[in-house]
Amino acid sequence: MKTKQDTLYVGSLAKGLRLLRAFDEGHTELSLAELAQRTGLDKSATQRLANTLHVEGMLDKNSVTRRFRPSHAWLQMAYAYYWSDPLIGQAMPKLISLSQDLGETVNLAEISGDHIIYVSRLPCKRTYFAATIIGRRLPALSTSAGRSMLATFPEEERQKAIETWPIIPFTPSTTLDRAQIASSIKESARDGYAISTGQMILNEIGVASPIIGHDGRAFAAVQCSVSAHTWTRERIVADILPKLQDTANAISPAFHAHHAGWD
Amino acid sequence: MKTKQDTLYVGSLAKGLRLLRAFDEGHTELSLAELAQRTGLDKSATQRLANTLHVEGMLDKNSVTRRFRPSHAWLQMAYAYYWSDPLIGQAMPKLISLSQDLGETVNLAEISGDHIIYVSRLPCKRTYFAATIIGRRLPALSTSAGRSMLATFPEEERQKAIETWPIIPFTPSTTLDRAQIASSIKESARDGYAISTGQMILNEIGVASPIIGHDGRAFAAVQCSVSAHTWTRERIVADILPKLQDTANAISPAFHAHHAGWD
DNA sequence: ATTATAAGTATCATAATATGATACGTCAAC
DNA sequence: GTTGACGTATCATATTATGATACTTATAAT
Repeated sequence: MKTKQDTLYVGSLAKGLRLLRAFDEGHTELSLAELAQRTGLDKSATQRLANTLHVEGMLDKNSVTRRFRPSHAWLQMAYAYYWSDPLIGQAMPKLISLSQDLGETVNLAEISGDHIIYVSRLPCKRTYFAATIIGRRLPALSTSAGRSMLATFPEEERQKAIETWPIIPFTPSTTLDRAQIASSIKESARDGYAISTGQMILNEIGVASPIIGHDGRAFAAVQCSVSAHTWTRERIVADILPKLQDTANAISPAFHAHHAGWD
Repeated sequence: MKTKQDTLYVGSLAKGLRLLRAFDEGHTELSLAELAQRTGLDKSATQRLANTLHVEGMLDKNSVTRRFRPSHAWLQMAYAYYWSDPLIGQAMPKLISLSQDLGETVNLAEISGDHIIYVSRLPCKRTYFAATIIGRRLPALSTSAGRSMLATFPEEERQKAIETWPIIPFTPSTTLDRAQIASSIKESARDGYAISTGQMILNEIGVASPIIGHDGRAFAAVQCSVSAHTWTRERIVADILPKLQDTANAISPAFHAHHAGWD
């Protein structure tokens, strides 16, 4: 087995991380054999690595079924993340106010490669489970948050993203036509916000307003998800959007100092 | 250097995890040197491990300051955790209803060794930052959630916990006297809920109602934090507690099937 | 009941891989 | 201009991870 860049790359650590990544929404509890299969590591390696992760408190082990599960340590990592991300501390109180004010679900999303990731979620209504938990990554092109951010990027970069970033048909109404997405983003660049309908789940409307960094590029967005059964595009623009934008604009200025050089 | 249990323990992986754990609320961004210092690993090892974590996307690196930060992957781990914990899916919609109903901050806490950990938080009011984010661990004896859970434990075990579990004076009014805590827990065992005041932060009152597992032991609690400026103990018991208990009781039954053998 | 299959656990000789000492480059402070 | 602190790169050595093998349980099939 060849190493990636030899001497300053520790293979065993990387393999251990493979085990951690084997757990996701479809794989919540894994046996040793499943773990081996999913990681492509052999039985012995899996055994040792899983045991190490267990001993170190990263994996819980059911003593009767012998299966592994993410431990509470996985939540502590989110805790550490929150402190390390300067945006969160700035945004949180404002997001709380906003969600109370609107009475609708408010999210904070950041750009993460060609995806967006929800870093904070304040659910106000019953929704599907995945919409209530943080850390969810979605293709940027299919989300209002992603489009609102992309709209602030330099023309060339934006073009490239629209052409190459991934799109996954989550619902029958997910927009697969990139030209259509391009025009949606163009609108967003003009208006300063983005609205999307039924991209991730049917009858869901998302509105997003970008949070702009020191260089004029958005790196995050405040987003609001509402039901198409109770809201129309017009009422969203009239009732939700102004407050949403106020919030996003109130967060942005704090970052003309911060931020620089993070990849 | 001796190994912990030799052949099924991978030292390099454990060391890598040490690096991850070096990040916390007081250490949000670490240089190579700081990382080495905090982990006790030498310069070379730190270099290699940090580089591996960077390459594998677990650490972001600021190309100008050369410092490391937790990456978005840390949030994805929370995402995976949420799916794997069967409690969350059951509890989330009920917690949302409760927080909307009460208009006050609602938390879901689980027992984690001698601490409690907040696994879900629905902030409704502005509070201090740490109270808004998940993954926070607090000494069980000093929290309403911890006490309400402990109250459901068998006498002997409860006794032992009260004598040995850690207490940290977070505020001047944190109860340090274990006898006092014992009587608080005794009350809780009688009443089925726990109230604490000013344990973690001044002028904060916490109420908690336990979520009981198949064996009669609580493993989680629904908790509500309110300000002592606007609430009295009496009004909490009258207005908040009933709904809190309803919620906790509605969640419990779902677990008389689940759960068994997890350490 | 008996056998077969699969999964978890434990051991061990081998060599591959992590180790940390060393040296070089860069930047800031003095 | 010198010093020191820090990040980076290289390399010979042996420590440490490897994976084949065998043992032990559990579950399913005959």
